[in-house]
Amino acid sequence: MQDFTLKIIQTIVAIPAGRVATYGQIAAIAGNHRAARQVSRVLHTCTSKYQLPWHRVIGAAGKISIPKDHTAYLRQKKKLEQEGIEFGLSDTIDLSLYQWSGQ
DNA sequence: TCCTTGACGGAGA
DNA sequence: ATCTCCGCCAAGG
Repeated sequence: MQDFTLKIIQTIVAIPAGRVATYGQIAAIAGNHRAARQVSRVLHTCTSKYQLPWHRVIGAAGKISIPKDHTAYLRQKKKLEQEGIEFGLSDTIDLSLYQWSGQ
């Protein structure tokens, strides 16, 4: 595995409960602000192996990045609500309220 | 092996 | 507000 991929994993693991982080933010902390796409790949393939808090990663627009017709969409929303995160209209999360400060 | 495809995002137009 | 165009790089075909 690439060193960068490992950093992405470590960054995701560091996200505290009750907070969320965006793909771009994670990529930036891991060292490459342009690798947001790589973050999605890591989540897609390494979640089970590394027990990542995948549900705390959302898009820059403050919305869940999973198609609504996918069952995981609801699972993610519920997990976040259980941690105290509230959803506004059109299932949008207010980043100014819940975004992780980083490090 | 080459090509396409993403749970993405920022900069332009 | 909407729409391309790229960067990044591991999988799957």
